[in-house]
Amino acid sequence: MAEMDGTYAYDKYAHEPFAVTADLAVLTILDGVLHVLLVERGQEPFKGHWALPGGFVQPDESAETAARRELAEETGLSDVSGLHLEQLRTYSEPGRDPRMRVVTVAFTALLPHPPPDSLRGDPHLASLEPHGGSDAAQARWVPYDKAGPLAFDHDRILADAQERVGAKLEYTCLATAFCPPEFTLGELQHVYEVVWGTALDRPNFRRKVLATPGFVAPVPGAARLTGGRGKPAALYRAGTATALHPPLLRPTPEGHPA
Amino acid sequence: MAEMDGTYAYDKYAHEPFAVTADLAVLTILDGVLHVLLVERGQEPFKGHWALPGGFVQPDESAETAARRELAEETGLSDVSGLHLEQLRTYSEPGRDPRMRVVTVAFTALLPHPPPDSLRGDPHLASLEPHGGSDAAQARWVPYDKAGPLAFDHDRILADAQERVGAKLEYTCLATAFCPPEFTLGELQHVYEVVWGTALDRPNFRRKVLATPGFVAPVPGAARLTGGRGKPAALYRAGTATALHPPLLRPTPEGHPA
DNA sequence: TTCTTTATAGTCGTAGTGACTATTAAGGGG
DNA sequence: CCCCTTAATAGTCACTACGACTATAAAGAA
Repeated sequence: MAEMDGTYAYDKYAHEPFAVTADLAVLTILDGVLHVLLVERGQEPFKGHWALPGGFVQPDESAETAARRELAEETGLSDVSGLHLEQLRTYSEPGRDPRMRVVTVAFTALLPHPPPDSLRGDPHLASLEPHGGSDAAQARWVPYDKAGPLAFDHDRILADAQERVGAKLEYTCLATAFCPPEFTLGELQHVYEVVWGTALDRPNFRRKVLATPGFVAPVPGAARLTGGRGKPAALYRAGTATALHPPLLRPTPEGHPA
Repeated sequence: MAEMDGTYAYDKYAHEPFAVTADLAVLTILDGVLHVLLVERGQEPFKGHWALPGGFVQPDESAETAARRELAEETGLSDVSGLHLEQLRTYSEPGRDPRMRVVTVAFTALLPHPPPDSLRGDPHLASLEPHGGSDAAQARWVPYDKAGPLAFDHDRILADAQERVGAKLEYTCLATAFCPPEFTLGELQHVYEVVWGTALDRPNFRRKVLATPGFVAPVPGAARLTGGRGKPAALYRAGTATALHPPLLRPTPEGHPA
């Protein structure tokens, strides 16, 4: 390990130091479409380009703590503690930032579409105020498909995040993290369809979800009436289970045997 | 993202710099038991303790490049380019290293048990020479279960690595990375049994592997004779497939419904 | 009303798998 | 040399899970 390299012990700054940042791919479903939270850069390099939110890891915090703090700062959400935040991977290629050596620990966060009241802030984040010092930046929800070329290697980070989330939907109960506290099975299915980009058979999806103990729990005596156009759907809450055994595999577009 | 923080742009060293290391959990199967490659620390802190191999990421290399280089240096293996190396996760909690702020990108590597000739070096790495400057260190294969308390937070990294590998065996063809170029289905099954710590039904395992196109490919006209005590087994090579659809789920120890 | 929309209920056939029981082909011990 | 052990391979059977359906229920819209 690093600590065994004698060079370091003798000269703490014999090695060029790295800047470490925590960047976030914050995903949500807005108007039935997968959206990602982006900020517009207010200074060079990539001034005027859109990028993933994030920021420096401070000396006294872990990358995850930094990610959570940056998320709260840049989105205006007040209660970020209950959010599902997951480390994606770390990007360390030289040259990622033209100015200096930056190592980025990327995280993925999932937000319910209509943010519940517990997460205060603009419900749709239509116009987020820039928050920081000399930077003039705006933050905005952007449809995943239209998240054009981003600054740095953020296109790749975003693609990795989407792929990871899609994969995790298969074998975890993560989909409920996209849903408000109470949701219908149709909404839950929509999460899968939007992230995977494929349609699912509704009765089969329903059967699978209900057959998985702890995936969802019915809300005691409620049905959703006024909103929908069809038959009112039963409301559910997220259950206690986290894993999905056996997994809910996405339909195989290519000729997979299964 | 980090680059948007005005503070940094005005004073490059306004933030305390981080040291970045790449550490490795190198796993293999030796004598039918899961082993991990450890090095003994030759200096404080944790002098005399065992730790995962690793080292500093140099200014001109990525964490993965550094991991590969360190692996080659510390194990004496010459051809490390074909090795399966996968980023595990990044550990960034303050206080991981009592001396300074160190962010570690951890990797997992899988090695075939009898290292093929293409990977030169001591076949069993029984006595690796320490390689670096002022450090007196030895490297050794240690059974996973006996990899006692390690230096720093390496116990957790190692546990994470084992868990990750176990999970990946379920839905990838990764198990062949533990096997020499030509192997029997019994050896492949043993990989699963050792990593998962459970016994598998041999006919069922065989059926599953052979039914998955591209998992393994038979060696043209060979059977292994002299070695085993029973009926000679057919030899296979790793196939071209990487994913396992549907997955090969480990037996559910607790009351999973599946 | 009738049509449309969505939720829910249920059916049927099949792939995949867990739990088995043979059978084959080697080596080792008497 | 025969028999026992060991391990690979072949095959069976039942049950689960799932894909592809059809049918019914309950709302709003035309």
